[in-house]
Amino acid sequence: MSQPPIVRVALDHPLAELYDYAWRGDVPPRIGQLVGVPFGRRSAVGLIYEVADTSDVPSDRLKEVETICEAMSPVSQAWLDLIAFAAGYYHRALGEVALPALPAPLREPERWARLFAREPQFAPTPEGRLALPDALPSRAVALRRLAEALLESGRLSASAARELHAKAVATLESWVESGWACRVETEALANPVEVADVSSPDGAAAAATARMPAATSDQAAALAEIDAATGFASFLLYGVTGSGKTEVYLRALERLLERRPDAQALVLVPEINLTPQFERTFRARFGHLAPGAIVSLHSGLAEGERTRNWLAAHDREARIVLGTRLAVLASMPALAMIVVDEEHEPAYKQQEGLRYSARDLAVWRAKQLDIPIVLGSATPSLESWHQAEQGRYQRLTLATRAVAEAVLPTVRLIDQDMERKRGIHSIEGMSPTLVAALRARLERGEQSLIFVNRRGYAPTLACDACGWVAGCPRCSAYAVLHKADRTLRCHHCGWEARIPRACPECGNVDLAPLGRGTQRVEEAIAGVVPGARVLRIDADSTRRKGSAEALFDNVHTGGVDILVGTQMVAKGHDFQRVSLVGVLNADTALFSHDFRAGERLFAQLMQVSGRAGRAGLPGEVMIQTRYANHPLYASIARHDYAGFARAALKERREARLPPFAFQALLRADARTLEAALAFLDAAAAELEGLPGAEHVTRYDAVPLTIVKVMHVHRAQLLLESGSRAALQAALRAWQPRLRDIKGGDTRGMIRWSVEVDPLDI
DNA sequence: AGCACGCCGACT
DNA sequence: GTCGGCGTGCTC
Repeated sequence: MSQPPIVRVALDHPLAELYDYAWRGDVPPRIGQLVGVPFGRRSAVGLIYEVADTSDVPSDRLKEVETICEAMSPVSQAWLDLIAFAAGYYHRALGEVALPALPAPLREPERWARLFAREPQFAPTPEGRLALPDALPSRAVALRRLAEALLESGRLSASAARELHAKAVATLESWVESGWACRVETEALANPVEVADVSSPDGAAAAATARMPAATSDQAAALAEIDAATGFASFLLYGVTGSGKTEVYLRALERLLERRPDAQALVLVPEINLTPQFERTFRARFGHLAPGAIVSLHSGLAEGERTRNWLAAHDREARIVLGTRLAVLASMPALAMIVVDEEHEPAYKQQEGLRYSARDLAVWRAKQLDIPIVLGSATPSLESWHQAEQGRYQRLTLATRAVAEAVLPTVRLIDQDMERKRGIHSIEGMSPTLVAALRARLERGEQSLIFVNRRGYAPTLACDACGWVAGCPRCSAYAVLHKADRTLRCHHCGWEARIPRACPECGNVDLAPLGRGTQRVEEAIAGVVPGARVLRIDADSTRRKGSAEALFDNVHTGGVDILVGTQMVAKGHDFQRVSLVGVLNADTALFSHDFRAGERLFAQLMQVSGRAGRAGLPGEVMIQTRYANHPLYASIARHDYAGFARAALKERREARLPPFAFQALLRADARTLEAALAFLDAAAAELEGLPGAEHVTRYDAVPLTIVKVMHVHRAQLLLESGSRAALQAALRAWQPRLRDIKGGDTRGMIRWSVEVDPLDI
């Protein structure tokens, strides 16, 4: 007992789960504490997972804990267990999951002291927010930087200000004098107060929602079920666009927070940047809570704000955390309900590093904490729908649109095959039927939306004479033609070059764009529908921060007749005056080798269809296709998700695909494709005889569709099993053997990673 | 994963 | 003569 205790610490390091350190503090160590430790020649940050009396590591090699983080109270055992589950399930070391889940300043011991300090803080006033951007002369660079820092984070500590400019504090004091800023003497880590902008249409919409519309009977029934839940319950809230899912979340949360003044709730959204209305609605509706009771967590936040918000959740000050997938790993000691909006969205799957599914982890977390979770969608993932069919999730259906006058749009398939046979020719890729419909809307003063699944001018540039096609020199992908800035660009690595004047192979100067992207469609429409004000919204036109908002505002205020965009336009925004939605190029997804392509296409089409006819205008959706008889389109035309799901699940069952089987991928990156494939073959051989492996099907190692990115060749090996446990057991035993594969044909640098439940294969 | 140490080509 | 390429090995 007189021996100093040993703490077992998780570090962001793949080799060992826990590293032992001696503890020589005056106070006993606490599990969940964040500590700074020496590691090799450097120092590292770790989380205490266990406290023990002895260690297997010889005592002369044990090092001591250097620093203890006072800014963060220890995380709960439940949080440590959540991390341990995720680490085990996705086959990473504890610390590789735990530490990246913390905001960056907590991972840097030098910054701990500052985080903890309670020092004067400055916040902008609403007047300051309006006045400051224009009040300063442009040559006053230091002042402008100070103003930007203040406005951007909403909070600025005196010491942070001093770093920008020696006399910054005096300047801030003068702004307090002029009413542009105020001193905030409260806790340094408290959350800034959001200023609601009621002058914008979104603000007005949020204010209107705040008045609480009467619940439909479907909503009331759903709420009653959620209210009645005691302990763990998984609800699949199934309702078309406009059926009022958000209203159900809001009321369920309201009741929970009223009933239990100490409780916290987590609300996940796929992409917060695309759903500002959602956030505003929440802030308006829960405006009566203390300032700082609603915090958001997503990667777009400035570091300081993200840290403040994370700690507010951890310290129970935040009652509602509204965030993207990364928020599923937030520490919330009083978590009592989880909502996952648009649960089918692929954005919930992290696509790099730890490839977790935030939706799946949310369900696990609800089960762990014995609390209800609500998964909402108009087009649930087939995984969730299947769970509901099996009775493991309770399905709550919102059948009617909440806005009384809004009706489902009529969906019309434009059979391009038929049109061609009748000698009707497309104009710039658009059927005359669609063009006529666009012109008619323009005459009636209604808006139209054209959905194109590709950005850029054309997917690539080609030479008619010799068949040369523009490709990326670093990747095995087409170079996309961007006419606006006269470049060829690779959408996989960012490579960019000027459009060549002639074919580099044969010198032919007649290079022609191949296929159609948003820019080309935008250009074509301007020519085909004279007088229309056309606006394009895609990742290129909204690159600058905040520009998406400005473009959307332009649509809301009627400054646009025809909107051309990628999926981006389908998410989160209600366009009150759009009465026609046209869909181009949908067919490509029908025959994809990705078995989930159909599911994604269905969800996308349902979502864009939902953009049509929301405010009393009868909406119409036109889908151009060469496969008008495809059952997927028939389901879309009937707005029949259930029918689509039934057919799709039947196919999945027969093909033994998810959700009837479980999958994992081994991915390998190497300098040559041969090396990557050789590594995977060796890995497949290692699987032989491992526990669970007899129930695991392994497929051949194959190159990825885009086999080369940035000169790195990529290949993968698919594993599949009817038993999740068998697959997990095999993966666990496989891991150390993968590390040992070396030499032979695999020499050269190989990077590999295991992905559980991959979304794209 | 980092970040050291450790042996072979083109440069101030 | 060095600076620097990335191959191999270690981290409680």
